[in-house]
Amino acid sequence: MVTLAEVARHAGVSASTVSYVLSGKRPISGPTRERVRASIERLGYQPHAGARALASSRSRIIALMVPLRTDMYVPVMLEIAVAVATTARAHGYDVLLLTGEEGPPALRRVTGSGLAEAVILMDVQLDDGRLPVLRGSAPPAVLVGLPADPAGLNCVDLDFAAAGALCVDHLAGLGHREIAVVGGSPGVYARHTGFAERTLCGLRERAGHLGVGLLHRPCDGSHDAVAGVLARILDERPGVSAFVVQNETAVEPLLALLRRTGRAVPEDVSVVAVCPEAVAAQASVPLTSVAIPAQELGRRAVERLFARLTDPGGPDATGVELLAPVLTVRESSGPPPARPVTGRRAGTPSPPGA
Amino acid sequence: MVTLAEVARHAGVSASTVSYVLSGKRPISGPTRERVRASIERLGYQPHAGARALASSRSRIIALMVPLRTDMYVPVMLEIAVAVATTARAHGYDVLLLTGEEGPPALRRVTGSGLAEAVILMDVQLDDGRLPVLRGSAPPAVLVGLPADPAGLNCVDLDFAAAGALCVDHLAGLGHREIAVVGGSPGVYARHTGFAERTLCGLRERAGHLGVGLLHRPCDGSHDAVAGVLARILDERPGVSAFVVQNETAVEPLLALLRRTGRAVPEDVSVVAVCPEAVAAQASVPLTSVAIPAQELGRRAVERLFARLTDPGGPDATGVELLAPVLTVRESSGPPPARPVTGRRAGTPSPPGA
DNA sequence: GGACCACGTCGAAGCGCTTCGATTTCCTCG
DNA sequence: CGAGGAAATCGAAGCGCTTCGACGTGGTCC
Repeated sequence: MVTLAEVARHAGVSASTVSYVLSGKRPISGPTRERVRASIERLGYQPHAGARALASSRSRIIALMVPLRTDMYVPVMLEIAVAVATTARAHGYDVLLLTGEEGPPALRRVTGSGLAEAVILMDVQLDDGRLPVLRGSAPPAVLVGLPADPAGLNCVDLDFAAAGALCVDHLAGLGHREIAVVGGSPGVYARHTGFAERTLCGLRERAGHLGVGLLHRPCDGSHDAVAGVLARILDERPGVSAFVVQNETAVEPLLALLRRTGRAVPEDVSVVAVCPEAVAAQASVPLTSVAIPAQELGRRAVERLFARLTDPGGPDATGVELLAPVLTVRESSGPPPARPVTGRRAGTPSPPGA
Repeated sequence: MVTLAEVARHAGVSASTVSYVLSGKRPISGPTRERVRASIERLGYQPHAGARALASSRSRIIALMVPLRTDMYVPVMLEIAVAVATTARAHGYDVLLLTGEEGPPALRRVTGSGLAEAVILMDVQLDDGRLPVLRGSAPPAVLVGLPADPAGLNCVDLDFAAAGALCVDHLAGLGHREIAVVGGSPGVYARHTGFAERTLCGLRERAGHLGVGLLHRPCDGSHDAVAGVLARILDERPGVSAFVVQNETAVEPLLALLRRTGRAVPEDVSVVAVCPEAVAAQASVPLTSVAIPAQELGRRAVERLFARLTDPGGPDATGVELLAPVLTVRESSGPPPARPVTGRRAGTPSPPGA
């Protein structure tokens, strides 16, 4: 391994000079700088990360805690993670991957040992167990998500409440009076995952305002689960003419089931999703949807983190940033039918023979 | 920040004694050990990662390079990544997240700077640009995937060729004589991604042996793309009675389309998938499938890496490990119909009005 | 023309840890 | 009963880097 000292010797200067060429923290004359650069290149020198971290007490690493669970939003999670890594690299930082499983101790470990300078947390729950470690500003942190009490925390998220409201606005504007919400898996609600609850609040609040009926059902992503939930919804509220879906994996099953039971989208029922653009655009009926801007979330999280690392008093150094939701109208939403569709209309394939 | 020296002072011993208590590399008497442990606890001491890495020249970090692309197998990738992180932690290591985007320089950077001791690569292509950096054993590395020439490399993967053969065996055993393969997106093949090509080889080879017709078509995951591919397949080879799908996102669209065109699964056509268990089990028709053991792959990759770090001459320290594929029969495969189904049989919903 | 000030460079002192003798103490054995 | 050795501990020398004060050197100012 090539060391700073060897580069210095090769270039005929002192070690500190090489260091200053690298960091630019003191002026070095043009010729010297070039000579040093040449030696670095020539010897293939790479500064030792550990030594650097020790001497400067900055590791140039941030930790990213991703949920271990796989019951929700997997592609979104990966997309955020990749965006975080990419953005961090652009700032000269690397990213350490932590699984949610390890919980608060992992945060203490990586920050307490100086391994990571700061952390980004995903999949934040309303009353997250990791929050106490972060309150105040023990280790600098940014949450992707919004807990119940964000005081003293730095958070970025999509404004899911506004997203919910937007969906209701859109559908109510088209004339729908009864809306059903197909939510994430029950576990998501049981854990009080922020985004799910907030969407629901937004939906309910706006529906209440507009006098629109709203029925919410959590739902697993399996075809059978969707079938069950759909049947129950149609049974309880035959007047439902629109669905809001907040569950990527339930989208296709729902569309398939509606089709199979003779309900045309959007002529008979409208469907609006809260999901990534890619999912909405690729669905069997291109979906009117509120996008989940995964990449943007990852990017902003890192940027807020660096804003805070550089200037702890700056505007982005604390507080909550909610990205405004955008609803894109595609082909899955339209006015409700003149007369509600109450039952099946077209044939289905004959049941499997034995 | 609490240092080793402070712990030593607090416990009334020398710094080296504390270090030996921590590492266990020299015997320390019971009482002393306890006293030191108490001081560590009391002061909340955490060893400084950088200092440790510098002194021992071991960072206790491995790098994981995940593909940036999102055109394929996203949930599988995340699952592997999480398994890698979890397994590495069990060995006392942390995981650095690298995106494929940075390519070979990133590998040089993290290993050359001593940041990571070793690397794990995902999404390996047959002639991967990152391989030259790894040949021989410059930095210890394990690939999840299999390049064209694995000489001198350490690889783990599902035996996709065997998986392909297994699918053909199963279908041919049921009596099918014409099989269509719905593959990954065209980009996957254009990049010569190992697993896709290997599956295809396995399929072709076995089909050739058994005298079964095989038609392969790459396919994007969007509903429209699947519709196009399906139409072309049925047009070219009306005799096709079975499909092998190696594309998670194409599974539901395919099932929906078959249903819509009046082809019952498995009565009229059989479908076999190469995909994660969860996808197969949750599909609208539970799929006969060859599982992609994402977790197992991540786990084995890390274990091989540590085998190599501990004993460079050991059995797992080099070479290729291919996991045997397992085909699980579910409800989507059965004997072909007595007479081939050549066209649509049942009605579809009327086309959308303007 | 001597005092002063950048500018560019060097030397040395750590950063917090590991690790290798060296040292001390206490047994054990012939 | 003294030599030899094992067990337990200490001290010091780095690991490779950053950073601070010091030190020439040349130009500028009155």
